[in-house]
Amino acid sequence: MTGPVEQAAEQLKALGHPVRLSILRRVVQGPLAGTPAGELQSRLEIPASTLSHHLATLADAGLVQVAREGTTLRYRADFSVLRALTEYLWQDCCSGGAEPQSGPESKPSPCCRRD
Amino acid sequence: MTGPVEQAAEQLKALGHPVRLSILRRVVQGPLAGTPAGELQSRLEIPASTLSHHLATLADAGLVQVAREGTTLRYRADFSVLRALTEYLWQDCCSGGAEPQSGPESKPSPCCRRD
DNA sequence: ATCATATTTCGACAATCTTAGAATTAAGCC
DNA sequence: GGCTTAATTCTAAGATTGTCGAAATATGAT
Repeated sequence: MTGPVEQAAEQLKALGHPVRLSILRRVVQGPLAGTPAGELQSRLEIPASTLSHHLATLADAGLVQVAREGTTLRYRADFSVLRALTEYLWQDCCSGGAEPQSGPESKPSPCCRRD
Repeated sequence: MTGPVEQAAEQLKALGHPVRLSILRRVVQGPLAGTPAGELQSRLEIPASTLSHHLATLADAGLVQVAREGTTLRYRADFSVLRALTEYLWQDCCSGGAEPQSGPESKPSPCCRRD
């Protein structure tokens, strides 16, 4: 019974750690086929077990997917999930330029504007 | 000495809790002048002390600001921070819509399109 | 089958988070 | 001052998270 809020919260929580955010950045910028865990480890210079734990957190949240290729595991970003999360955040928490809610004064869309 | 990654991680972490995400949604959709803590409490139906703690977390992350008005405290969203965070997430973790995957459909960027 | 490599899982510990009742501060009013 | 309302801070407990060495698993090669 996890609604959209719970799901978004879980994904945001997964991103809410500097190491995991760094991992995701590397994975996102890496090849579409995925980045080997070992490469992430050597780049980020953290123990393999710690990295694995964080990767599992990201995978559990659905932000990354994993595929085996020989002895290595390649992690790749799930862009559709990331996009959906960003869109949700945008729509729901930045008002996305959407409906002004009940209230005397409601300036529309304070967020999207870059002025 | 917190870099951009650490700052984004802190903000994402603050959002990574269903109650806090719900709080922010209400605040965002509420009046620009801010929503009284008491109103949030009655709507979300959580103890005042718990709410206050979560509000402090959001405020510490810079996502909301607070101003006193008589005996009530009004919390309002800091849209510039929210916008910066969303944009960071979009740019850094969703590749900013670049590198369209060799997939079937590539939706138009869901967030603040810069095209 | 043995070995080497890549990575995860186990186990344990400290640190942080979440929750909420009780006590406290802050502001306005009589 | 005393009283009421609004909200925070204090305090404490239980739960979760973060870390990483050690052990285990998986794959491929000799």
